[in-house]
Amino acid sequence: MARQSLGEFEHLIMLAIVRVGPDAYGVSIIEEVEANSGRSVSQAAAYLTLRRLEEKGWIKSKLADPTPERGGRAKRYFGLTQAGIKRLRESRATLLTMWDGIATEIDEG
Amino acid sequence: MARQSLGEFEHLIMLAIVRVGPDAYGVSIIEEVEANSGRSVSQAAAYLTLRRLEEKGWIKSKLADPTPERGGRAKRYFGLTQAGIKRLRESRATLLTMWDGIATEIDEG
DNA sequence: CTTATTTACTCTACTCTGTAGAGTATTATT
DNA sequence: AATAATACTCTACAGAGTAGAGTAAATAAG
Repeated sequence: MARQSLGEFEHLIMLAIVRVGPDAYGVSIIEEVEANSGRSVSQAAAYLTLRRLEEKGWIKSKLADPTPERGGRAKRYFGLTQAGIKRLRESRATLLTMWDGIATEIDEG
Repeated sequence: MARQSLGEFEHLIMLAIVRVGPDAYGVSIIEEVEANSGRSVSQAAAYLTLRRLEEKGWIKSKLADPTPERGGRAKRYFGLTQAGIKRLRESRATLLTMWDGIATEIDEG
């Protein structure tokens, strides 16, 4: 592809990582997206998207140590890369520009 | 799919239709997206996306009469449906919610 | 009128993104 | 040893993004 696209779901996943902060791992990211978008998110969709975003170089991850709780498996923590932040900023800027001046039209249906 | 996704490009195309208004047809829509996003848009991508959006019921179209100019073929004019406006509003609301509070973080990279 | 030019749109083909169902791995508890 | 809880993976397929090349229909030029 000439220019890699940032899908709506990928966008939400990336924003969730920023919002959750240092504790951003699979489950907490899913919960953040669900809480803010009102949609349900399957684990498969989330983890696959996380892997793809990492392959594109927009996020990075690190496997941590297990935690001492029942089922406390090792978690993989995620964070944005500089390239990811740049891409997110671009996408946001374009949408804000396009929305500008027509918000009323859209909001009033 | 449980819930149809609205891709980034689809989103831009729909917004361009609103922005251009009554004269929204293939070429003017492409120009509007290019002018506001800074990216180039191929005709194939635009027309295929327009067709897909219409199949999903988010936009509607009408073939008009030819205009009296060289190459003035009949144009197909596009407009949003109520469902399209609703979907656009939802997507915008979710993104604004997610961006809320982290705009600074994103903007400062 | 036949060819060229312009504008608008379509076909085909392929990669990337979105999604879920089911399964695996690793940890603590009973 | 069996059970339960948490975190993550595999497989498969439909939907979205993209471009190269082609078609269609209009006016203009010769």
